[in-house]
Amino acid sequence: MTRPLGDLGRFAEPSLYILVSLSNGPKHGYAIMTDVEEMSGSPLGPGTLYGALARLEKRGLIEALEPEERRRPYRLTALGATTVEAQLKSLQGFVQTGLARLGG
Amino acid sequence: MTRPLGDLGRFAEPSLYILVSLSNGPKHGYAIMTDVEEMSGSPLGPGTLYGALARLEKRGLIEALEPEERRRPYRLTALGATTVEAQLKSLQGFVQTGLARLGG
DNA sequence: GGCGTATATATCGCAGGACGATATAACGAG
DNA sequence: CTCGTTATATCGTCCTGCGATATATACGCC
Repeated sequence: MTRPLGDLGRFAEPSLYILVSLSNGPKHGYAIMTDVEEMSGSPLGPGTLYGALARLEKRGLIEALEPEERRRPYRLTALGATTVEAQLKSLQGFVQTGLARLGG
Repeated sequence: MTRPLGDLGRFAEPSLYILVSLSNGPKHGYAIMTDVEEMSGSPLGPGTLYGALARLEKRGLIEALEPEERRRPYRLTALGATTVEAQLKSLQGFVQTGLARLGG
């Protein structure tokens, strides 16, 4: 491994990416996979996805909808929505602070 | 556990917080601890801090300076600086996408 | 019809990080 | 002299990331 640049360990916080992906509206697993991959640029494997999905549901941040054909869609809960928003705003402040420090 | 709000698992990417903290200029461990705690709002324990510090140094993102008294300061390397910047910009795009999705 | 690729979900297992707990020590305030 | 703060270091556990793997359907192509 040890990718050339822009790599901090192995974490890219998949859970948050998944939540943001669901902010758009309900999606099933595979759609989340491709969506996140587009957003982040790096692939999101099934191991990461379905693991995170199960955890997020267990914590009440997302909930499963009725399966359509072979698809099992998920939707953000109210708690999930507040959480994403809080996380993103916190992250926004952090990013601004960081960029300001680099610039100044 | 199960903190009230705004909590995704246990990860808040301490490494990135540490790198941003060092973007300001060199700091020793304890100063980073308090700085990150101020930035993020949640405490950064010594286990997390010194573990991450060792890893970051091993990866060449930070380097140790000469100890002053009891303090062991660290400084960003060139690679570290590029990495923070890349990470922050990537994060910025992600945050903007996310907030746009919440708003729209 | 057979084949590969895309869609779609699920599980296992290892590696590695997060983080609380704990230990140690010097220093200043009271 | 005792308590809280500053300061660093290590151990152990739990959890997460994530690649690998398995399974099944549908679609286009030759």
